[in-house]
Amino acid sequence: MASNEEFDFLSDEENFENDWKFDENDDISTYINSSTTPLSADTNKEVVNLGKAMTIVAENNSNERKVSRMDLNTTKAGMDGLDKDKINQIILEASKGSKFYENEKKREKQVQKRIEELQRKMASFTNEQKVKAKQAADKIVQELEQGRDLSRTIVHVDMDAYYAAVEMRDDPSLKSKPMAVGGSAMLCTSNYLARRYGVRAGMPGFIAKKLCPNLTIVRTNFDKYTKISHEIREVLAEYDRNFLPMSLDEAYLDITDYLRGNEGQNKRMGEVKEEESKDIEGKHDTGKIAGVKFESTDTQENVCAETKENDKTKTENAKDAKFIVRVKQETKLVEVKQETSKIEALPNHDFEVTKQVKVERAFDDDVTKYKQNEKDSEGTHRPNRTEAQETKGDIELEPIPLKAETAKHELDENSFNQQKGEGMITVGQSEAQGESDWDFGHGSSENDTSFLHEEPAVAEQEMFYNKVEEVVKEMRRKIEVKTQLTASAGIAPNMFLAKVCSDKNKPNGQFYLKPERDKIMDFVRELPLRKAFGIGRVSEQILTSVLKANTCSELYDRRHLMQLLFTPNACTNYLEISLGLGSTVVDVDRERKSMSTETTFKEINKPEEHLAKCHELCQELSESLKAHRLTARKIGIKLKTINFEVKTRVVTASFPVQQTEELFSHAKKLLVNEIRSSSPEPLRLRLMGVRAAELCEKGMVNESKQPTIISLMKKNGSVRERSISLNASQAAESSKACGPEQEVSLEHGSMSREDEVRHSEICSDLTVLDDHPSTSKEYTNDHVPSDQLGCHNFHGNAKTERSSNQAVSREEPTTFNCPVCGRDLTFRSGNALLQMNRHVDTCLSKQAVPGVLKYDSGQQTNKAKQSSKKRKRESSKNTNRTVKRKPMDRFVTKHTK
DNA sequence: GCGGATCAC
DNA sequence: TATGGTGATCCGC
Ligand SMILES: Nc1ccn([C@H]2C[C@H](O)[C@@H](COP(=O)(O)OP(=O)(O)OP(=O)(O)O)O2)c(=O)n1
Ligand SMILES: [Mg+2]
Repeated sequence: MASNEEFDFLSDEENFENDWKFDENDDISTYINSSTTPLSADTNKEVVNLGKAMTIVAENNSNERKVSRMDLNTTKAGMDGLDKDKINQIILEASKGSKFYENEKKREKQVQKRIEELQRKMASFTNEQKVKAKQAADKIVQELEQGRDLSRTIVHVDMDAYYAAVEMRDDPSLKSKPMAVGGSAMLCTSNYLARRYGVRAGMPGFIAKKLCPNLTIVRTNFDKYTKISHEIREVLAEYDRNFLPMSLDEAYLDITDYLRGNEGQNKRMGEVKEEESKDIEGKHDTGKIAGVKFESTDTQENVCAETKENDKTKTENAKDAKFIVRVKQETKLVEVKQETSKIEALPNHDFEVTKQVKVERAFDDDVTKYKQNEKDSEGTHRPNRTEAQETKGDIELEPIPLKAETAKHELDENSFNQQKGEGMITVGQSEAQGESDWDFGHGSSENDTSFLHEEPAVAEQEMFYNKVEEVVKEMRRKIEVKTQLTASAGIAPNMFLAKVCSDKNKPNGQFYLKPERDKIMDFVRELPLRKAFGIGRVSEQILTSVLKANTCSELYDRRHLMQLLFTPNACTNYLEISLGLGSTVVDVDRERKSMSTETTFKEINKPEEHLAKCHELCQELSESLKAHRLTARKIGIKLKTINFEVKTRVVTASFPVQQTEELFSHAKKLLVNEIRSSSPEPLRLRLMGVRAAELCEKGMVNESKQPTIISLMKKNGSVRERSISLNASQAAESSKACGPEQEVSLEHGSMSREDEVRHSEICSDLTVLDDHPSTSKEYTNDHVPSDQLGCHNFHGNAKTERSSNQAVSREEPTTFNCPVCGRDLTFRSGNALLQMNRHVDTCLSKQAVPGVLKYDSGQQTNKAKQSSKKRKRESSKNTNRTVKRKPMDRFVTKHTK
């Protein structure tokens, strides 16, 4: 069996290989959209109707394997029915040959390799392994089901084409044209007319222009977006003062109290509102906005990046302007039925499932929540269900046919659908013996104030549902009246679903996925995995080509393979997605874990310039740190070569730092190490970044002085144990191409505070700030011959001049400008470069001293690793609600003037 | 703990 | 004229 599958699969591969080679003559020009016609499928029937083979040919007509990661994502709202092939062809043509493209090809190859490894691995699984994996997966499913919480109503509000909408509002003439916001290098977003051409966020403007020649590109006006965002937030605050904004146009709200009764609610709202306003005001005053860093350089294109300080704590989804509202419903009793399903590896791929009612419990408010938790644990240990018959080991497996088509039916019927019966939750007390599993749908949920048995429950439920819809409509309407901008909303029992729902009726619409398990399962059944938060380009490709899963139900049906292929974390995440489960807790604030600044520029390949840029970044970062009263124990740099290869390096300082020079002293070492590593080739960069991590919430450090051992950690008070970590399914190829490091490392953390400071002072003085003659000249020297690109790192600094290239290898005296100490050094003999490196080493380690002042970083410590266990459940644990959050903080942005 | 990779927005 | 910025998580080593 296995062999058959393998055979089939291989054959497909071969066919594909054969196809993508011929027809290189295809005339590309036919693919260029020179007209103003949108690239919708129906207007290009000829292309669309081409046979599959033809399509493949077109995609590969460049005689190279298709680079699928460069394809347009049409998963976005407003992009249905586009002629993908044609659009992708244009994108490909515009990109081919660029360094960016070459790098994408390289990355695609790595992914492909990873996929092949997984496929190999999968082919080696034995039946026994699969059977066991199935059991393990089912056990997890059972636990997840037990934790399913339908008692919350989460609303996800998403502003429509936000930036574009704002621009159109302020210039109505744009409404009738396809337009986008951003610059010719990168677009932030586009209006819906432009989307008909395939133009979307994240696409370079010049390519968008090829897709849509008439595209109007408007530059961003973040101040406007921010201001309007505040107006929107004022409306949101009326429904939930604890709403959680995720970006300028996205946030989560909890309107439980609002729905519950207007009175108490109103009161609270009043208070809240004030607080919120203040908050907003404050942030606003700081002048920082969601992350955009607009380089106002004339030549520089504005790029959009909305997030700078978005703490992004939430793991739940967050797409655009969405607000999630959690509605507590007056739930009564809930019963959970569980079923155990065993898969028997039957020849026909059928799985046998046995159902069993396992647990019964009630939800309600927080109290019930706890109960639920208890049950969870119980459930976990309750594997008794083993009684279910185990597999009949006889079979031969592969219950999972690789051909999705044929298998789909059976699997759907036998597996995915069946799970419907698993762990269902019903409201009301009906009861239920094992059978009711299947029809449980009837009384779902919450809302009803009715208690058991109440017939009127249904009517009340309807009323509740209507109320929810109306409330959300009202909220959207208020936003529109106030801002003249439309918003879309998704309402569901958890964040994951709410997000998907908000996209459903996207432009100016809303969708309510009611808190009933069967409805959720129906909703999720055909849901493309790519729509799930955390599943992006790569994950989708892996799931598609390895597991042959495109939808949630297909993913569920391959849960046994998942167990064998991916990490436990990833599996749990995938299972949750496939079951339509997600976080129901809007846990708000997680403290920020890092702060960084990075920028792209025209190639920089000379050490002095590298350092100057680095210093600049450190200065920026220092300002941000100060603005937030933070210090960092970990300092890192990020480098991206002109070939788009990215490198990151970090060091842990012996004490937290904040000042520019302190940051720079660490960053510089890392940078110099890299420069030396690439030597004798110059380090040719297109981007540089500096990052601060292991942050300490300290008051401003006295310029230069003692960081008193401040016990910043009052952290105890607020137990934030929650934080859900969303996606766990990202696998990493991991380090692999770490070139031959040159062991230059400096002993990190061995420097005493005094030494580090002194060191930094010295270095900074000499290298950047200072007017040191020899160096200052360097920095002001703008016109560096481009022919120097091929020179060595530490090229002679003009003293002896000459082509620095040769200078290094020559015997004649050569002068270098040491990037560390800033001094000019002349070497006469032998290998000047070697000597220079030696000098740099000495220079770098010179100040290192064993003594250390330890600052207990205690505080931050672990907060990260929350086991997946703790995640989700523990929902509302009350605390949350009262805990003060600082949601606005995540929107504070770096606003470079 | 580090560095690469992936993802969101 | 030529593909962004910020923050986070996961995983293999
Ligand atoms: N690669 C990306 C994608 C998005 N964003 C930012 C800019 C967008 O304005 C914002 C929201 O992203 P969406 O994809 O949700 O786009 P819109 O809100 O503009 O459109 P819509 O929600 O109608 O689909 O996030 C970004 O900076 N970089
Ligand atoms: Mg949006």
